Amino acid sequence: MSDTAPGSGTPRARAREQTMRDIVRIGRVHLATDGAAALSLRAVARDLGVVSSAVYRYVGSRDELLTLLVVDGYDELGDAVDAALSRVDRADHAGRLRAIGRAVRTWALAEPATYALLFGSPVPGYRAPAEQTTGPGTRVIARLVEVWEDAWVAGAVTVDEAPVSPRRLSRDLARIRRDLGLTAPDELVARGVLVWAAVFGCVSFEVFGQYGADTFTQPQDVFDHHLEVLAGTVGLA
Amino acid sequence: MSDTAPGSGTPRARAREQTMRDIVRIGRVHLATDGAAALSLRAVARDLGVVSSAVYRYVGSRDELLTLLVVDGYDELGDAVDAALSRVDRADHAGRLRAIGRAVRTWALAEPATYALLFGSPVPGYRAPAEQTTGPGTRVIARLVEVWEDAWVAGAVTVDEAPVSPRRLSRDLARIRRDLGLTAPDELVARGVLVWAAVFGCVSFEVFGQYGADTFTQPQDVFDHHLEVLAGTVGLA
DNA sequence: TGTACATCAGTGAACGCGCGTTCACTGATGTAC
DNA sequence: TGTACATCAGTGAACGCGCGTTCACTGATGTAC
Repeated sequence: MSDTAPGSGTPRARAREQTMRDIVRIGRVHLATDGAAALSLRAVARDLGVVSSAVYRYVGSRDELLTLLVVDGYDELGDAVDAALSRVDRADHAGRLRAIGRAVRTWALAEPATYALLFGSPVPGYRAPAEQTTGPGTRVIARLVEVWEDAWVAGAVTVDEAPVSPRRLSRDLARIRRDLGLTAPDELVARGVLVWAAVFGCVSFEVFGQYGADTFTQPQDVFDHHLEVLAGTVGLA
Repeated sequence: MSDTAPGSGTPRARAREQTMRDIVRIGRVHLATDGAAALSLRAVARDLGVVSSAVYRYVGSRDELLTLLVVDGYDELGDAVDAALSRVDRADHAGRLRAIGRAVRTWALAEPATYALLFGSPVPGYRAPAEQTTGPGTRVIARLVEVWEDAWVAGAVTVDEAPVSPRRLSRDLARIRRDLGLTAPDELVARGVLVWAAVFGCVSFEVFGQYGADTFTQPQDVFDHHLEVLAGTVGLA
């Protein structure tokens, strides 16, 4: 008997896991240079030092490699957000919102190609399989919702605006609140969705180069300002 | 002498213009089915009913075709926004903001592939030439800025927040105000940038499918709600 | 501990495909006298 | 109005390239007795 779990700790299994990690790592490099649409199993095989057909031992198809990269990206982003949150007191709601926003931005700027895969144009002809990507893909919004809900429960949030008007929207929001077990009111949930979209909108503008190259000398300052305003939008003064 | 301008109205010149329009039209179809990265001059030639080398009489390279599509897209979006604005009184600032936002969203949902080309992931290996794309590419933000400035001049806007803090950001904002000839204060300009990014963030989330498929039964309602909140963000109650 | 068998990683050749771009060319359309 | 020449659209062949995926195979590593 070995000192590791049977099957998963055997040399062959460990070599396999290492190769899988190498494939994902190399895939990310190609994502950065060639983009998702041009991601090529043959190129990955070349960099792996292996004949092209050999990667089919590890990855069933090009689309499957894309899925691996999507999941890997969502998880890395989720980890970055979690790490940032671990350094902020749970009662500091505005601080937690700031931490999430900054972590997303920092990660996106460090990994623009993976960010583009997750939040940019859809890859033509590719549909991410929901079973594998939904979990990792909802980690950030889950953390954001946690912030609003915490703040609401703590009475630290004020939403004194008129309630959300269209009935169909209210019905959707009611379902969302039920599914997520939220006590925060409709208006707060709706504004939370806006803040979520707005944060990623700001990050996308910056990562994708929508601001002119010389418009802002210190984009971090712009983003921080926007985060403050967005915190106010959701009632966190 | 002919009844049209010499050179540009001659049958051959008109045929050439028609072919150019056909190329752009066909290019947009391929953009929608295959994506920008896979956009192929050969495929366009095929649909044009012409041998592949023939398109080089009209378009110097694949990248040049991409540029044509970028300019065409920005112009179509700009026209859509202008058309929407023409139906709203210039003094109705909140209404004009709403009109811009809705026009952007409507156009983006109708032309998701072109929207993705303009506001999604950058196309690997392609840089849009600034001389040709900057003009059309700034039409929407120019109209948004017009709304804030109009509202400010009319005294219809209240920005009672603390002024923008970091000095470098203030310097950038001062330059922007000077370049655009604005009298609106820093805080309003900064919030305007946020609203701009947020509107496109909301549209991108919807067009790129970041909201789950069944989360909102009536996405238009969500967007309209967000627009109202954003109008408040910029002082337009 | 040793042997027989099963599993698995990786090879190399092949399939059919599409791509951007160049080049010498033909024939039709336009223009200058 | 007629003719000679220039311009231009489109052809067809060719260049060298990369792609995803399948398949029969070799040889090494693991496992059961």
